[in-house]
Amino acid sequence: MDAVIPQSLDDTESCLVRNISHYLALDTQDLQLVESLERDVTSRGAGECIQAAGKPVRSLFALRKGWVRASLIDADGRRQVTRTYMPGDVIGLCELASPITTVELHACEDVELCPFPKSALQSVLTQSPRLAATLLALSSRDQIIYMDLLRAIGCMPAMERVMFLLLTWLSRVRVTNHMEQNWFKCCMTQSEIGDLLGITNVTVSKELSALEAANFITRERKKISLLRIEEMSLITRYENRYDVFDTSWFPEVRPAN
Amino acid sequence: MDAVIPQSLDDTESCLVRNISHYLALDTQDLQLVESLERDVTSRGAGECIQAAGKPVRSLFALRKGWVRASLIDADGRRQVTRTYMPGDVIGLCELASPITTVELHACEDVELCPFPKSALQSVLTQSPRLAATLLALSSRDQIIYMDLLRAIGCMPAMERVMFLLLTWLSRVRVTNHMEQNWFKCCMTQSEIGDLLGITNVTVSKELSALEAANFITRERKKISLLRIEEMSLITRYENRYDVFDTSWFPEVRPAN
DNA sequence: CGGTCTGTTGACACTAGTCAAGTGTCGTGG
DNA sequence: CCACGACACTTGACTAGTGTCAACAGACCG
Repeated sequence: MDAVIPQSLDDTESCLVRNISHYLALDTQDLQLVESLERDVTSRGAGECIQAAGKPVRSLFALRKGWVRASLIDADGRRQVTRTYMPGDVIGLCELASPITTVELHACEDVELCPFPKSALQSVLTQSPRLAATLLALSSRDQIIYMDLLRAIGCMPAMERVMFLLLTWLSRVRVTNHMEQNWFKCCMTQSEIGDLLGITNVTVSKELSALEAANFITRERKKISLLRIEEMSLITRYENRYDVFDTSWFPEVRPAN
Repeated sequence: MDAVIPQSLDDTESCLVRNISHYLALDTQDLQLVESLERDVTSRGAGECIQAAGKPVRSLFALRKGWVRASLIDADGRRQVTRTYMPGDVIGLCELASPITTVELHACEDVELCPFPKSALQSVLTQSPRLAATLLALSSRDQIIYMDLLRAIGCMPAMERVMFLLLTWLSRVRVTNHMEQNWFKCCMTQSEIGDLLGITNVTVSKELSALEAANFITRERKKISLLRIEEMSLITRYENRYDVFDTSWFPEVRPAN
């Protein structure tokens, strides 16, 4: 099953469940397993550090509300933002193989997240092969997302990088909101965007202004609207990684065990 | 268990087993499962295409011999090499969530690889939670590797990028060879290295010559030796991702099932 | 031995970085 | 309600690191 399985689910339920259900039907036992990961909730204010790098403390998070950014920091202050997480994402699949934290996490705005220990994955792995496959698939898609960013930074001039990022954010926002909006609220400063795209804040400012002048986008406050999505997708050869999810290789539902 | 578990294993056995055993003790049943993934072997000559992008054909590979490179290709010829694989690596964990291939794979030299279908993962997921955890951990480390490359391309000037790549390759070669050698045979052309680091072949040539002139490296034919590893690691803030592997959260060995 | 591919080197162009001054926005407190 | 300060963003002038182009040298293969 490559296609998206759209489902209208109760808004009050777990954000992680909603995200996974977007791609996969969950049975009762799986539902309980996923929900058990979201038992605890903590919140952080805009700009707060959620996780520092190099610390042994180890928790994964399910993101419930707000944007989170992940970054690698150099001793001499150079910073590479590697990722933005949005509601429904599992934060920390990249940390599983490492005994200490490798990335820093910051709240881009007021956020709510559900921490759970690495060891909570044990019950998932032993009790639900399908959820284990889902985790593998999520981690797999994360890899593709990093590769897309690599292509942007490695191959594109500044303006295309900015276009690429706008398209990426819009695609991701549409997954959460289940609607075909053409705008989103940008929660990152231009300096942070620059650190994500390998350019400076000055260049980000100039390119955004140029995109606005060329009628590719409009801006008001933090809201960015994309006016010519098709055209921008062609220019950057953008591929939406969120609209397909191959589950054909997943184990059967509830094998005898 | 963070530490590497060095083990001297029979050279004739599965390369994948050897790689995994580097980090994790496998019981008989797990061994058989892993070995079953390496039942088939195919070989490709230097430069041959192993997998094209955008095709529905779907196989993962265990790499047995030689280097393989993965790349994303633009319609207009721009190319981003995203990864080099070396013997013992599982190729294709990034493709699990996608119904069609996203990256191209090429043999950097004569290679041997063991293809297995995605569906072969079903038995791993249902029969061995520990191996499932291992796959997750491998995918997790892959993510870190992409992030490191992102940091290199996004934050470093050309010379540091080259240093970073040399250190990365050396670390990886040392895993396979179980020895503290300070050199490796470079199987990629300078154009390919450029496409990996987001610079041109001309710049790669100039930076390598400069590194040699500054006595950081020596070159003879395809062999590159690193003379001042510590110094280069400091300059690039290099972290070896191959010498730790956190298995503390793995499920117990052979749970009753 | 000749053709092809890879790597080297220099001249020049250009994108994006750096620096700096100025404007706009937001939150706080008087 | 307004004044102030902090921070984000804008804009221009100048600089510098890489890219581009091109000619050439060296390695490899048939």
